[in-house]
Amino acid sequence: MTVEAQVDPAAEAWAIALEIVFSERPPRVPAVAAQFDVSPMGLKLLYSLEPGTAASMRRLADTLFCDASNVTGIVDRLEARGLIERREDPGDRRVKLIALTDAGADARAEIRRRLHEPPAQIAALPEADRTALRDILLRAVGPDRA
Amino acid sequence: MTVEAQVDPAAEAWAIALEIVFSERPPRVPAVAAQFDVSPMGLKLLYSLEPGTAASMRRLADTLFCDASNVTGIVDRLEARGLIERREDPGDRRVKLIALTDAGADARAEIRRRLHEPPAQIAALPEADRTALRDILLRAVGPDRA
DNA sequence: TATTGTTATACTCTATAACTATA
DNA sequence: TATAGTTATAGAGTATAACAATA
Repeated sequence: MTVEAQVDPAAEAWAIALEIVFSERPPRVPAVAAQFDVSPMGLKLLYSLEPGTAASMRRLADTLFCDASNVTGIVDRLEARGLIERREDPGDRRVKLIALTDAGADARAEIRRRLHEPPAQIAALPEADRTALRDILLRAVGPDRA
Repeated sequence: MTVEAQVDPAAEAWAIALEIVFSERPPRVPAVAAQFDVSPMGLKLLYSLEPGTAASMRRLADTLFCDASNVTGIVDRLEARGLIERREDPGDRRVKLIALTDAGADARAEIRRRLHEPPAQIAALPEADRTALRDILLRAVGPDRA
């Protein structure tokens, strides 16, 4: 798979990043999902949900960009695995709040560690390039997201 | 979604890149797949198959990292859409070679353009950062992949 | 009336295993 | 015997629509 010349250096950069992602064997996200015996969407939910916080099903549907009816099934399976729990919202009895269990928080930490592992090509870059890459991406998301 | 401090700057960089990908609304790959009315795997097949070349079903299964039985269905649907065609391999009558049609090559070019579009946070970086990002990633994949 | 979450349903995608045809 | 591709089948994931409870 080769990358065509691009006018915008950012497009060329993103093309190379995609090539790196597509070249991983096995593909990262399905592999980590299988490792923890959760679906890709279940993995994204665990990845996103912060320990010590709780989110409504509706908000999870927005985060996962999927239909609310689907969140029921995703949460059902993660709850059956003991990774999350449903709680009542004292302020609105329609709402169910989802929170990580202790086991879920442990799983989340390991999931994040695995997904943050840079691919071999990135990890092999010299120190100067790796720090420059980090600094550029930090500027891209802004100082508040660091 | 915040990013924890990482020891390795490359891991920190990859975490931010993942945050950028996860923050895209709608998620890029499903959105582009829907735009062309193909499955995510069909999209990856079109993305990968180079115009003027042909690949066996077996090789496509390796590229897509899925079971060979699944390739039959993926190829069936893309063929029905007129984007690819099955050809016979003169050297081995068991093998079927898959190649892009003209329409498929057009779709591929547009698919690649759409998938290579950098996310807003990357596109908004100053010129110096965008070229530095490209140069670092070019070094990561090596001069032969440019 | 509108919203949250659930259920019922149908459709797509996927892997496993068995099969055919070639090698 | 082994390999390429297909078919049969079942399981998992998804969206749409209809529903109950609550606001």
